[in-house]
Amino acid sequence: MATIYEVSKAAGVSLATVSRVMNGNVKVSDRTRAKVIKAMDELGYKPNSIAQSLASNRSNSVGLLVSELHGSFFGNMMSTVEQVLRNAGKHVVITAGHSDEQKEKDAIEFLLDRRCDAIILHAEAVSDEYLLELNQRNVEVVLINRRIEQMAERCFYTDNELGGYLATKAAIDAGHKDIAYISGPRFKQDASERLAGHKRALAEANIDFNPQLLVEGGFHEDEGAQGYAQLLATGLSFTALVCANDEMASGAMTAAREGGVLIPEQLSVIGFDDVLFARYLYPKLTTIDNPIQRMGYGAAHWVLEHVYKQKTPKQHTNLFAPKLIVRDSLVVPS
Amino acid sequence: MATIYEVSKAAGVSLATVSRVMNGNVKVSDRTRAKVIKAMDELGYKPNSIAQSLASNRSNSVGLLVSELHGSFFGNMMSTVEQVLRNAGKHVVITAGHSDEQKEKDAIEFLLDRRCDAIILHAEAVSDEYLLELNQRNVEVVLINRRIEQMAERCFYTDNELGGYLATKAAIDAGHKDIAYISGPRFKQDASERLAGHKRALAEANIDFNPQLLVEGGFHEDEGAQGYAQLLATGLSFTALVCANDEMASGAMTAAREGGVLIPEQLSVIGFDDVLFARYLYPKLTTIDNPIQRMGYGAAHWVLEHVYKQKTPKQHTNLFAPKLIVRDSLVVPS
DNA sequence: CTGTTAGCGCGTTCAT
DNA sequence: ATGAACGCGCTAACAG
Repeated sequence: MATIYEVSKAAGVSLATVSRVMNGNVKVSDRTRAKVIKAMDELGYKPNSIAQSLASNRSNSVGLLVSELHGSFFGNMMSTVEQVLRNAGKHVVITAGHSDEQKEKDAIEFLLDRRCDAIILHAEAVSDEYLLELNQRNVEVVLINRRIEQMAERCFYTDNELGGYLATKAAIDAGHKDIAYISGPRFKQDASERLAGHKRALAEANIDFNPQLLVEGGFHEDEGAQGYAQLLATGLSFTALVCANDEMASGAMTAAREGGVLIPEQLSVIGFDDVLFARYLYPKLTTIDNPIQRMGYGAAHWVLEHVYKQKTPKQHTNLFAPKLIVRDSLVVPS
Repeated sequence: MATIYEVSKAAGVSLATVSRVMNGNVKVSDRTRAKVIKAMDELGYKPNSIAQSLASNRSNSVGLLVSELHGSFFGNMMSTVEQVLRNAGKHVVITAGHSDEQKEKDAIEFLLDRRCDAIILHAEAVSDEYLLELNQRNVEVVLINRRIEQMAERCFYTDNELGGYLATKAAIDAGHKDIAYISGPRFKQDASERLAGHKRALAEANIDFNPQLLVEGGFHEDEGAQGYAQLLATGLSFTALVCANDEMASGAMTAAREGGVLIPEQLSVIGFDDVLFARYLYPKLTTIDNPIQRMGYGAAHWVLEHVYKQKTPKQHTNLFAPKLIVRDSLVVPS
């Protein structure tokens, strides 16, 4: 691997000059620039990004924390973030936090140890205080799917309450009155907000909220199935089931079908997130679009603009509105 | 951020000694070690990994190339690779190649520029020659889901031919005789091997291979739907449809159902890969387990052992056998 | 076992 | 506009 030094010799100029043409900030005469560039490709010179980082105190890498690397939910976001940042020559280091407080902290420390210039976090388990403290330690943090008042401009999130509202309202508008709800873990902000939206829609339609028609799951498919079983065990009847995410909706549908109920004829189901497989389900799932990939886009551009001082044409919103995706799993009750 | 120098002063020892206790290779007396460690946590010292990399000529990062960051296929593999490597203190830089030759090359160059100590590739579009050349340039390459004879020990792959064989054989064993096949893009090694397995199973059962019952898709859901339409257009009847991956199986099932055919009663469907959503489908998809995450495990450990010289207890196989996963989408023909 | 001394490859003053 | 020199934080000989 050729170094800057060899290039400088080959071009008959100084080290500093080579560095200048590379970075392009400072003026270099056209003639010398040409000589240097010629020398560079003759030698097949590639800058050593490690040395650059050490000298400039910039690693040109940004950390990304997601809950899981697999699963449909994060795919698009990771994809978007990677694309945006790599086009800008930055690289993204991805870690998984597994929705566990200690693991999330470990992952964040890991990212920081690697001297990431910024970190984009989908953190579910760590506290607001921890995040605020990071922010005050002046590490460049960006939050996805979470809002903390004191660092609002660094947060990119959706209106989960509205999403929950829209889901249940869709059921109500279709004529349903007995609506069950499978929630996500209540300690997670998004789950509790979605539930709040559900209740608001009910209230607005003068439908009493029946605690028995509410069960709590962990956002996974099997918990959707278990949740359905619990609901069934109450002996209460319901014609619609809204779930706090698509995974649980899928599990619930499977469980219901195995119990002999026809979907959507006997039971309408509504999900949340619109993950990829939502349209692969049978019936195709009516759900709420959770614009997670747009949040990723916003977060990545925020980093480009504020950390790397690049001018991005996009003015960004921090709040992304969810919307209803109409498919086949919701019909009027029979 | 405290540096090694400040630690050495605080502990009253030399720079080198501090470095030694950090790396632990060389002997240091217990007393001095204690002093150093004490100084380290008093100062909250964290090694600067960039500087370490520059000095040691090791970035402690390994690159990972996948076709897509989203989608079910790579999730588990990424997850496995990240976990194994992070536990070893290495970090993984993930890039997407989008099954495009130029993009794959760009991504690989990018990884190399970042001075990755090794790269793990799921490369679909670049040629064997390109990969071999990389290998000879003595960059540490590991291949997933691909086999190149001259660098076989660096390849982790499944027996796609066997997988294709098992899929079709399952249909035959269930009593099917008219079996259609939706292939993946033939230029991809795995797709053509799976097809070969399909043909072998047919031949073994003395069923003539009918070219009209073969269509080629691109591994995506919509191409499964289109493939089904093409098959329908031939006017030929078939009672089983085997697809080269689960995505296309899903698309085909949806298309068939929209055309009024009952699955599996009137048409059995078999997939390939056993991606997560395969069990979310209705009916639950009978498919072939493609042990992609075990390949990732193997690849990551290979890197640990051969690049980082860590002893891994696991002896590894390079070949991972596929197997049939029996679910509900395959039944005896009526 | 420990300290001294060179670099690693590059960015960045400060002169010229 | 260009060159010389120093330093980023750490590892790795080489002495002792």
